[in-house]
Amino acid sequence: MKIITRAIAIKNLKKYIGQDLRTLALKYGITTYETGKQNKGWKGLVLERLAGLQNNVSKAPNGLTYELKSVAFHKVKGKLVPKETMAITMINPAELKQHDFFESHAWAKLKAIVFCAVEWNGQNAKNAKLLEVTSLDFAEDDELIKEIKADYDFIRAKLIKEGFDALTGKDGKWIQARTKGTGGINPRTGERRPITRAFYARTGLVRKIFEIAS
DNA sequence: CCATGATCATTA
DNA sequence: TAATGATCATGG
Repeated sequence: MKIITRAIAIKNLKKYIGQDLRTLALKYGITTYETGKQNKGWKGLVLERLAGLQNNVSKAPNGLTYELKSVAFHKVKGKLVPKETMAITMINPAELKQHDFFESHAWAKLKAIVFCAVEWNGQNAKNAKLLEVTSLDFAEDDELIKEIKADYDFIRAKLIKEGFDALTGKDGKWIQARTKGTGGINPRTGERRPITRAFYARTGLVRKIFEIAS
């Protein structure tokens, strides 16, 4: 098990800029959508492989101290803009109540992040060209971080005051608490699965991060 | 079974 | 088109 530092991960990823991730997914044996099913996470899995990481799906930063993320971009009048939000991490209501922003998983992931811009070409994402790889370190006194912390605090206060069910994706200027979970019906019990949420970075934040990093 | 990867579907 | 909420395949 080799240790992949952030610098190495970036270096590894940069070799693949301009290439189609679908082709690479096939090479690594990662299911995309061609089995007739939809694996929405395949791009992320491919990128983790390309970076040299061994672990596929686990909690916490998938690297050593950094987090690898991909964001879908699409072109509007020749300009590249983030198309969608980006999942940061799951919300654990109990932890959210107890932890301050700088103790949270969200911050741990955000502060040392490696971004991969991936081109998005419509539904079913047949093409997925790797556009750019960049990394960013946040400082605790960045203006942006202060605002993000304010969002976190707002969501946290709402959770404490009104409960988990009161949370909504509308809250937050830079980050939001969107629903995220397995979804559907539990086949064993026939019950609806419980609603879970995760922190998401809004497109504006994604954009900002790219500005800062470049 | 559940968190993680992130996109898809729906509505305004 | 943008924003929110819902959903799916995967692997430990």
